[in-house]
Amino acid sequence: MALDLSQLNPQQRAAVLQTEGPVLVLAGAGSGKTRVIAHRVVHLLDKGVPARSVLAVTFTNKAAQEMRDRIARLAGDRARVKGLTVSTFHAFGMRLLREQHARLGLPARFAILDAGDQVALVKRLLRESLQIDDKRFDLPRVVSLLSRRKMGTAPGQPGAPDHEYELCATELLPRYQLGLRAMGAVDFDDLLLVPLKLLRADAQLLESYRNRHRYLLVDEYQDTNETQLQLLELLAGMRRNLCVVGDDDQSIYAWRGAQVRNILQFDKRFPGCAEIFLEQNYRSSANILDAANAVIGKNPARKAKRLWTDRGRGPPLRVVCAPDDEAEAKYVADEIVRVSYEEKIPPREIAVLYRTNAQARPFEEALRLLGVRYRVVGGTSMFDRKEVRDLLAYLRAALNPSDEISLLRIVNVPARGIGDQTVARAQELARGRGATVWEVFSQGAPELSHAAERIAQFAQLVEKYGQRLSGPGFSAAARDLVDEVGLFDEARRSSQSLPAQARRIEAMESLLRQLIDYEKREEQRVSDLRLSGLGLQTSNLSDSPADEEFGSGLLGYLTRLALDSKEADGDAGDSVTLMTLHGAKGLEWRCVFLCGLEEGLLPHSGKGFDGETVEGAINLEEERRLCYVGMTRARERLVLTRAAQRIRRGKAMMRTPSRFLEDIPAELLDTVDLGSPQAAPKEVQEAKAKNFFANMDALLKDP
DNA sequence: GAATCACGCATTTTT
DNA sequence: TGCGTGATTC
Repeated sequence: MALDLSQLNPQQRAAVLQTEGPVLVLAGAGSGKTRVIAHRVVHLLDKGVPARSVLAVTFTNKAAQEMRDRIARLAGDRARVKGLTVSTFHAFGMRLLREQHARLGLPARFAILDAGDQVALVKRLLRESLQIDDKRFDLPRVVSLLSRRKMGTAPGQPGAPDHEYELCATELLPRYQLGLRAMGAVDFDDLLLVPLKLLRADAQLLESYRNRHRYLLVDEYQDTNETQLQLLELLAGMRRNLCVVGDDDQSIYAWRGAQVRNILQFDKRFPGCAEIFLEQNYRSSANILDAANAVIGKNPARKAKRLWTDRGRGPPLRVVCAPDDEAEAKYVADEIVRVSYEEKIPPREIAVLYRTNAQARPFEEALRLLGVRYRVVGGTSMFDRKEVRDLLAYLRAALNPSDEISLLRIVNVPARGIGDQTVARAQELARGRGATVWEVFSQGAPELSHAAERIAQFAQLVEKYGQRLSGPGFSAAARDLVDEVGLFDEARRSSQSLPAQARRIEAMESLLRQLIDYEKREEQRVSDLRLSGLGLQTSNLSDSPADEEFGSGLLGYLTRLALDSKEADGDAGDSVTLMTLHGAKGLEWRCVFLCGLEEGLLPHSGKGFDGETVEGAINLEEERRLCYVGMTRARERLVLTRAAQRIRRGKAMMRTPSRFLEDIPAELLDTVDLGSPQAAPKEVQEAKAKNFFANMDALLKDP
């Protein structure tokens, strides 16, 4: 019954056994981090720590779910892990807010604004409250500035080149906060900030949280921001039972407020902490590790780790220079076919990684041409599409009409004769009456003359579906809504091309399917619970965060969606993965293609990427870490590619090789230059020739 | 108030 | 390349 720790290496074991006081575990890539965390939690349980005293925090819901699974599997007995809290920072904050909503003046079911909603709100405030043309500002940038202000990490700097943005943020911030309040909503930052404030202000509440969560565990600690650090400090209190696990070399979210210094200076904040290095790597071949070490070794401020492995050297890394981006993609696609035939590496064990989503396209085309199954992860997700956002806005507005962002988004979609003028007048009226826009809509307003009738109809529609969507059968109701409102017709009408039309309809269909799926699974969970209540073993060993956390029904779905935009990545069978380097953190494949190793791209140079990188304009250290993360995803084969020339907006631009390539010792590399024909593999030469003649033909036919 | 067309724009990473 | 936005016209 006792946990078997003999399978762990000495450092891993130390990380498991050091249960008291602050502990910093520096877990290099592939060093068995998740394993250690799971063992540590189960070890705590073995020692008699009640499950409900353990709080483990992650950044993503996926990571939380994985951790739950690992712990449950290791603990073996489901009853033992009952009461354990494994949650994201944001979900944790949300739970606290739910508990305390009344004293904060928040409705019990407050809305959570996602990035798109934030932009919409800022846009509205700019126009209506400040009378500023919203085109003058890059709205996402304004939103991120507001976020930094809220977090207290961006003091206004007069005289800075973006002074107008600073001014804008200063004017906007109080109005933005009021706007949130008025809607009974919070944004992502509030999910952390408000709990922090509350715990600071209420000693009793703080005490109860400290008593409940006696053992704290944080994964991916290098990604924490200032607020999260303060929250952890507060919760840890004098007990200081805080174990953080992370890797400063994999800190790639500084642009989002993460502070590497949290992990670098952990010992300053928590003096006397234990520091444990996990450096044995169980993932990659020695060649890959040596190369990755060489790249990351150039970073000045870091907790120097030297990953090692007792596995073999493996094949050398390949560095490929293609004449242009198309050839790069073609080479990668050819290699994928070859590797899956000759080395029997299945597509699911192969990944193509790149810096920016825009790079995905050529790879998609090349793979499609060869009939290779692939899936593109990330990029503009289905939930960023206009029509899906419209549909979601319908659902949200119906459930909660005081969600003004959603309500106003759909009030005239599809066009139903309630234009900007009418909406503006309704808002005016609302302000005059001291009421909300929804109240004006639903109570009727003769002042709105000819539009009054239309508005009454719209309000009726919202009310009707508000009823139907808030109970069981909501997925069917959503479909009816789409039909009744005519969203499909709208998509058909407003698309200029047939494929665009198909994409829009498909996107909405897929959301509807997800809803059906979700409702089914929820029914399943409910009956599972009933079974387990009768003492029957159920299929699912680990509980997913249950309804009490997110709410049930459609509201639960929408809440989950707000906190986890990449719901179900639908594991589409055996296919090659295409994703950005950011998306790849925490994953691994037998064979990895790391593409676009060029100055301006990796390291990325921000605007334009026109070759020469302006030092200081980018965070070179973070770009280096990004490269390191990419390299360490590979188990057996790592191929680094670049293009000598890239077509961008119709113009060809010469590219220089990434400085990171220079840092890798030549003896680890096998260099291929597709630009010089002698060096190119025969198949590639033939393909290039074919491509050349095809282009000639096209030119001759259509001069 | 709605539909159509044309222009012009901008492309990093997202819990 | 595609998209969104704006001006124009009905």
